[in-house]
Amino acid sequence: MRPVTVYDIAREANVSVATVSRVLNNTAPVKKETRDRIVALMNKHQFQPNALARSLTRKETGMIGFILPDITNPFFPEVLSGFDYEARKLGYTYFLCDTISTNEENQRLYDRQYERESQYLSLLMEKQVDGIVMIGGRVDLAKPDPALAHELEEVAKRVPVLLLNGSLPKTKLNRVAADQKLGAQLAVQHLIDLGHRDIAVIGGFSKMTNTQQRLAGFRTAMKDAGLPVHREWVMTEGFSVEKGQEFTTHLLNAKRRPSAIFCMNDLLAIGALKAAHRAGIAVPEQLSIVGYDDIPQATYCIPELTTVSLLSQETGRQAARTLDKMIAGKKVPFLQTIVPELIIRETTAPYQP
Amino acid sequence: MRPVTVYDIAREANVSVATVSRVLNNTAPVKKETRDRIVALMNKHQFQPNALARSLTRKETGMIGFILPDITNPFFPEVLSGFDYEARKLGYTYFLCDTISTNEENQRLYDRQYERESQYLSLLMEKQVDGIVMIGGRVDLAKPDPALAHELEEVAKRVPVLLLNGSLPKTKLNRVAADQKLGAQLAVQHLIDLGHRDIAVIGGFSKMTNTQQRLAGFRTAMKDAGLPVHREWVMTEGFSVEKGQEFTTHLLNAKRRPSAIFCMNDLLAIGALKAAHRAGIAVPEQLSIVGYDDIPQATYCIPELTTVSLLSQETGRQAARTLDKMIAGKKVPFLQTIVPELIIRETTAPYQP
DNA sequence: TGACAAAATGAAACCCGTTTCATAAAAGGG
DNA sequence: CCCTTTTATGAAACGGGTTTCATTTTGTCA
Repeated sequence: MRPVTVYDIAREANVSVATVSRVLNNTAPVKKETRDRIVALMNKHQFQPNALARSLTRKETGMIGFILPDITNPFFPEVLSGFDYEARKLGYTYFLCDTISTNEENQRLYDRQYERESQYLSLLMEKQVDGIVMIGGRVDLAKPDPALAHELEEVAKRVPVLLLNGSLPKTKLNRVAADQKLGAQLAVQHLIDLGHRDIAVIGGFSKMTNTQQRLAGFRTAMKDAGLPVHREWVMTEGFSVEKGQEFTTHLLNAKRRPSAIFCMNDLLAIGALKAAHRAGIAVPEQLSIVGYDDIPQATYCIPELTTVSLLSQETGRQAARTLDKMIAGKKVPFLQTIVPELIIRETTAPYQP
Repeated sequence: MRPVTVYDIAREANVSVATVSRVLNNTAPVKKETRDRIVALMNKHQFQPNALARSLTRKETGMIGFILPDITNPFFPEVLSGFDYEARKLGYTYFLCDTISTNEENQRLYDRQYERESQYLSLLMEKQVDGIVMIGGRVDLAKPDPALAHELEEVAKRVPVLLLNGSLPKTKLNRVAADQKLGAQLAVQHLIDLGHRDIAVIGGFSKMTNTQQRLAGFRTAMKDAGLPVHREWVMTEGFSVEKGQEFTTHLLNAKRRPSAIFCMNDLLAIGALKAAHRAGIAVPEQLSIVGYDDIPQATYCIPELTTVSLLSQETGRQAARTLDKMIAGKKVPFLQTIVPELIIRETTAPYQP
């Protein structure tokens, strides 16, 4: 059966479609009697306006595109959840655009991510979304490919684009981002306050902005405390549990060991925890570990992770509110900074010689 | 600047919009010369067809609604990721509809979930999605509210609806679902094979179908082995880490302790692990633990969780393929069963008196 | 009761594609 | 070279709403 349209309602109510539309949207006064008749018919037929038709004329869809690299990375659902909360309240629906590739064996491949981002951008434009949020992927590049950056700016001319937790230098796109450097400083300062002097950093990808910033925070904290940074205690290129395990095993097998490890994310920290456990080293008594991101799993480990919270939910909420303002044509600050918090749990303890 | 339309292209190419449309969709032969001219103009102006207008006439949108209870529950991103993989290949975009409520403090509230599901259903209808996938929430109800069930069936009359991992008895809606009972049997049989006789079950919600089925699997396995089920060793109403910890602490404090615990999901198992650790009980030497779901975190714990995999990714993929067929009007089996697998890792060991 | 503003409503254009139907042009067959 | 197909193309309707503009009613106040 064909869905009921405003024409059907209009015919049966002996009015024009214009009047039906007015009742539907409350855009102009309609005589009470007429209105009641129309409303009754709408209920009777369970009339649901066709959003496509509506959006076509209104030139707004209430749809947003949310582009992220990998929904199975637990950090993103947190952000998304905050975004969802506000977006829903503001009347938006959103397309989830995951840019990761997986092969048939469900292994994640990051190689064609940017290509996929581009595909999604143009798909979202066709779908006439009101705005686009991007997190991860190309947004995290310290040196963005000029072509990519240009493409994003072109898109941003047509529809509001908001970047989360990244930067994309040289472009001037609006952003909501946590202060990554400060987060790292907080973490490392905490270790220093506990008496640690031999501190290693593991993880991250050197070409990513956030890695560079966190590393800068690490260096600043060390420098401020007059502590040296050993080259062999800075191990990058990886963000997974496996990598964390690998890095840590390596550190623990060296002749000189750090007494504390600052991990670029919680997954790495979980890996570090596993490596320490396998090596028979007690955490936090013999080795302090600090993570980054405060994913839910940080409290699932034994012991629970001390970590830096980027207030992921809050970031998502902020994003929705900001994007809504941009869509409404209001001015918003170019950069909204989220101030990270150190969450002290169980993986850090005072240094014991 | 106003986006370029087929009319703009047509005017500049000195053809009618019909011809432009034909070039766009390859629906009829167009003289090579003309086609080239039009294609060139499209590229020149970066023409992107308006998907709204297109969908309006075609009566298909390539959009799907994916309704789930809580994206921060790590089980769902897995399913979603599999779904995404196939859906993308098949040319669909999807709206993510999270039905959980959170308050300002980011606490999750499950009380208004069904209400939200209903809202999303009607929103998705308005948006003219081509199909709807539902997982969790109302789908897991062993005794569905008749009104809710009726609503879903009404929706299903207009647009293909596919339920994942649930049942909704008495309705005849298509489903893709793991064999929950078998999964539980696999897990419990494994414990029995290891020599355990004192086995407890924790978690789940008694009004949910999957809980009832898993419980049935537990009972069957026990009965087949001639083992008794102690009432006080069956503890339900909860699915979280905290609950797992609470249940397990309770079990370990009792005068008689089980030697193995079957948990209704991995989160509970992680909680059990934490409780055992706090109580100074070694896993798996003194206590064997089996989880359910095989979420990624199952390998992050120490020791790594033995658990039942529901092949979440595969479920998602299957869902996408099946829904696509339904949309195409092809016949699909009412129920597609996913056969769970037992993943033996480190939290189970032979019974030691 | 007349004058004028406000309320109520309809006709028609518009949004941007797709599709049908009709016509014109080119190609193939005898 | 004429007739029949096939190819190529345009005009116009359509999908389902919104919105402008004009017109008719109704209400209010002097």
